[in-house]
Amino acid sequence: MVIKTFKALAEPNRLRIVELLKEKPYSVNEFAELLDIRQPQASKHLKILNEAGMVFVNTVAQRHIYSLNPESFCQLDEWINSFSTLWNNRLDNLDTHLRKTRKDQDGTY
Amino acid sequence: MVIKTFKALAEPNRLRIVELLKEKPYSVNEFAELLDIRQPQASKHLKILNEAGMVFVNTVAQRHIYSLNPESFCQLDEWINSFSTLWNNRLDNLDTHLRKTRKDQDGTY
DNA sequence: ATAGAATATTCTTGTCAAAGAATATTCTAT
DNA sequence: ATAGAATATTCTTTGACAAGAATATTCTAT
Repeated sequence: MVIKTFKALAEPNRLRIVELLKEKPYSVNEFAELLDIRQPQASKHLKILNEAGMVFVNTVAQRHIYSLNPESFCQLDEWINSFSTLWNNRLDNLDTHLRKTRKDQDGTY
Repeated sequence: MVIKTFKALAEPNRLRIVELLKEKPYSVNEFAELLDIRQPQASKHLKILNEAGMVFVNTVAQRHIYSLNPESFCQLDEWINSFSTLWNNRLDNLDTHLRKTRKDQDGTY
């Protein structure tokens, strides 16, 4: 169900959150500050990322520290690798395919 | 601008289109049939995928044959690989981290 | 030139999701 | 126990986008 991951990443604040988490974990309020949004929105976005399995929580006192969940990135990597024939093995096949269909075209290619 | 790619893939029909294109190129009407949607929606979805740079058109007579654009998948692959330290180099660090924080989680792990 | 095939565009409607605002919950000090 | 800090939830409003419906455009045969 990789589409849940795409939906989670299709929002600017959440994409930013994920990229910030590449450096280190952050708390909810830290995200609110870094993204210049209010705390409730930060909570909501983190909840969505959490439900998408991209993030997990680490409770320290009242603070909820969020970190990246490698698992979901693994799956995403696998999904993309299922397309890897596009730019690896079949680069020649693609070329021949284009060459083959070129004659069917009106010269705009 | 990888977020445009995520937005494009965050819709079930478009995700399906991309996965169908993994096999071979298709025309607009073929997508409409395969996805059981009407032709205009197929056109619109393909337009969005095209504007996101994930797909390119090959005009054959009146038919518009759509194929995957490897470039965008390359970029997506690069984006994900920028997170690769998550599941490669630091697998041991992650393991000890999880071991340390496991008691704070809700048991779904 | 005309008809038909294939695709694209426009406009409207309905739905879902993000933001705002207020409040609730949870935890920790004292 | 209580106050305050940190986070979560609820409700409403707003905006974006997908679907529907109708029509327009483009191209190809004849």
